Parts: sequence; structure tokens; C-alpha cells
Amino acid sequence: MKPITRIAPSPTGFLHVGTAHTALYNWLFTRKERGKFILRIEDTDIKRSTSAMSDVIIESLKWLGLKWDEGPYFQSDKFPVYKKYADLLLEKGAAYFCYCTPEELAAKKNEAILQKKTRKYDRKCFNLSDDEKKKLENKNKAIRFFIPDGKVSFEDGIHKRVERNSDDIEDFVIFKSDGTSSYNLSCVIDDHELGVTHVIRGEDHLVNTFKQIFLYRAFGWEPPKFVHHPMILGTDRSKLSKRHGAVSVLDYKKQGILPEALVNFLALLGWSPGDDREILSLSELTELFSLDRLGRTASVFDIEKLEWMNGEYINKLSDEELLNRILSLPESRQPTTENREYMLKVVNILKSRMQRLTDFMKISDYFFEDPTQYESVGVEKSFKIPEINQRLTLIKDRFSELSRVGGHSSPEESFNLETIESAIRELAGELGIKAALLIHPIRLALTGRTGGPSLFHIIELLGRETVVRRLEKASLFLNELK
RNA sequence: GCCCUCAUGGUCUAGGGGUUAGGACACCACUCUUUCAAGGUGGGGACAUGGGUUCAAUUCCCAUUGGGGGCGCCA
Repeated sequence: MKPITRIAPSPTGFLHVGTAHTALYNWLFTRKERGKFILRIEDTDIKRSTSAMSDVIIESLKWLGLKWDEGPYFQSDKFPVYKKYADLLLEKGAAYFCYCTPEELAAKKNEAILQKKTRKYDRKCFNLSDDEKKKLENKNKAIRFFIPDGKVSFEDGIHKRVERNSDDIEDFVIFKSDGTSSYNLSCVIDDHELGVTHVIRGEDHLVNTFKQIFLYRAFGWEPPKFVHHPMILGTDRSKLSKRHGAVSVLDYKKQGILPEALVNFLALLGWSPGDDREILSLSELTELFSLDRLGRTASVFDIEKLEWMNGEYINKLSDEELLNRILSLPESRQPTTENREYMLKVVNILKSRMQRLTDFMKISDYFFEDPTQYESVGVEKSFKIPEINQRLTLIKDRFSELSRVGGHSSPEESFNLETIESAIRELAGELGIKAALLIHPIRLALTGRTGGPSLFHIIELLGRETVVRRLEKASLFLNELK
């Protein structure tokens, strides 16, 4: 039988990386086994769910490349169905009305915490006499499931047999007084109705599973297979949250992370192929994936490793593709068609220095505009030399002359990697100094920086006109420095 | 407080009764180089603790400690 899985996000926020992690495992398993992957939006909390968030979640899933075969289904469309099943449980005596107000319950809970006692519903409404129930009939009421005595256990795909005593589980609300259903009820009904065979979800749901097993029993349904994978933690080993940085998939997109890198990174957080391979595409992951290679320990989200991996993916992209990705960023400068070729060259020269797409904006500025300031360490090292102004003038003159020397027909032809390099090296030789003593100040003058790609390549790319202009500007700056 | 669960370097992990405990990120050094990256080479660093079982335990069992999760008319 082909497996049927699902991802069931709640649209009360953006797509969390933890949800993406779970979605990925479900997706990989389903693709590998050629089953069906369903998207179900769990929006039963009508006060906090928004359709805007549903859209964002759907968009994020698409961006990651995790396509679903069926859905999205919205649980808010099915409240009458859930109500029908809740009534069924009522009839069977497996559930009962609860008239307690949230305030009342909260007060009891606080009291229990204060007294360090177990905070479990006291079954007040279950124990009401028929007379008392009659009086309350028209009051707002929720429906609670009655937990029978005994033990519950199930076989988890990762944890093997897990067991829990009924005494430790409270009668939980399956249907709220506002006419909406509650998580465990709608989840069980939908998993059953959709024919879900494998529930692969985070370990935070492990305890819910006991409640859900009771529900399956009460309905007389066969429960699916459960696999509760470990969670992703922040660097301080607490639950991954906003204070650890970005937690939404869209944030990573905005920050210049490639979806293939994020997916690859997430896959390796709690799963490994068994060998030493780490850079794995979605199709390779699918090929290698297996549920029994899932680990059992929670893992820390290490942004540095993600960045490294992203850099690997960036380097594997063609210049053309990389440029497209950079241009898709909202803050990127849009090239005119004329300078697309130029952009491609800049991308090529900067590629190995990028870990995020957004790095391009940070390190490419001087390819598009003259530097407005010079790095102070560079000024100290390279500009505060007595002969510096004279040297920059000399090299500027050499560059200007390049258009005249040789038998070249056009100035640009004579201004290339080879002639640029020899102009600089020859001048250094004539001055009796090391080439580095020219190269560093020139770099600073042209880029405002002390580091970057090969200077000769930069000069060639910038073109003679820009180079000469910037050298002149640097001279002005040097005059003011004195 | 009660319940569930986990434990290999700083981080992600492989492994498994006998291994020089393997790889990756990060870190350090060297190398390449006009610089910064990238690349290459090398290096330091781990089986939480205590009891068992066994000829042998990091691996199996138990306890402790530590971590994570849950205990909502949230999902």
C-alpha cells in the first residue's frame, strides 16, 4: 500500500523552519515511496488564524520545492463534520459537556501550580447531578473527552514502544464552546478521513498522541503509524524562537539563503544518509531517504553551517543563474539590458566570496559607483607614504598611455589584463619598489577597500575611464590629507 | 509538581561488545596569492557520571545528572 502523509501547519504565523523540517521528512518519505503528500491547513483557531498566513505558508512550501499532491484542505470548512463526531462521542458516553468558564479553569490551574500539585481537570462537570446539568443546559458549554482508566501505548517509528498511564492524562476539550473544534479531535478525524497512513511530526506532539489514540479507540478506527522526530533547538539549546534569529522560512529567503541549501541543511538536522556525503540535492535526498535513519536527539540550528552550505550552492550556480537569483531579491539593483553582461562579469568575479545572495550588495558597490570613502586601515598603510601621490599620478598616466601604445586599433583593446598587469609591474620596476607597494594603494583608490578580487581583473572590468577618474579622485583626497 | 523523551568534540553527525572512535561546520597553523575570500595540506578537540552484565563496554541493563518536550475552550 502506498503511504499517505500530510503536513498540517497552523496559519497563526509564518512557516516556521521546524514545520519546514517536518514537511521535508514527510515529503521525502512520500516521494521515495511514491505515495501521496497532503497539505492541510489547521485553522480551527479562528481568532488567530488568517488567510494571509495561509498564503505565506503555501508560498514558502512552494519556494522550498515541497509540492503537495492533494489540498490544501482547510479545517475551518469542516466544523459541522467535527461537531457530528463530537456528538457521536457524547452519545456513546465517551465525552461530556463541560460548563466551566475559562476564568474558573485558569483560577484552578494557578492554584494547582502554587500548591505544586498536578494540574489536571477535576471532572467537576462529569460529576454534576442531572438536576445541576439541567440548570446549566443553556449555558455555554464545551465538550470534553472522558479518559478511561488503564494504560495507553503505541509503537513509534523512532521511540519504539511508548506508554502512558491514563491517570496522567486529563479529560481534554474536543469541541469548544464557540462552536469550533479543538486540535486533537479535528486532527484525528481528518487523518482518518484522508486515509493518512503515516503521521510524521515533531516530538512536541508525542504526548498528544496518547490522547489521539483514545480518540481512535472511541471511534473504532485503526490509528496510523506514528513517527515523532526530534526538534530543532536554538544555540542555547532551548526551543528555537525569534530571539535566536530568523525562524520563518521567508526570512531566510529574504536574507539570501537558497531554498536548495535550506532544504539540504534541514534534512541533515536529525537525519543522515549513513555515509559522509553532505551536499545533497532534493532528488538525491529522496533517493537516499529512509525513516529508520532518522536520529533521536534534538539538534541545534547552526547558522554558520547553513551559511557555508549556502556558499557551496552559490558557487555551483552558473553566473547567469546566480545573477537571476540576485536580481530576484527586492533590494537588488536592476540592471539595464546594456549592462547585464557587465553584471555577469561582476557576479563571476565575486562568486567565491559570497555566502548569501545578499552579500553581493555588500561587496559589489565599487563596481557600480565610485568609492565615497577609504577604509581607514588602508589609508594608514597605503596612503600615508610620502611618494604616494606621485606614484598614483604615474600609474594614472601609464593607464592613459595604454590607448596609444602598441598597434591596437581601439583603446579598449589595449587596456586588458595583460597590459594592465605589465604597466603596474614595469612601473614598480622602474621605481625600484615591489609591485605590492603600487597594488595596495591602487586597490584602495579604486575600491575604497583593502581586500577583494584580483586588482588586475577589477581594473579591466572597471575600464580605463573609470580607473583614471578614481585615481584622480584619490589624489584630491590625498592632497586634503596633508 | 506530574508525565513523556533524549545523551559521541563548541555545533551537525557516522559507528558499534574488541576501532589509532570516521566525516562536516567552526577554530588554529601552513600553503597558494597583489590583498580579502575561495582552494589545498595539516592540527587541537568527543563517547555525561556511577553502578552492574561480560574475558572485554563508548556500545547492553539500571540509577543519577543534565537537556528537550508536554501538562490550554493553542496547534
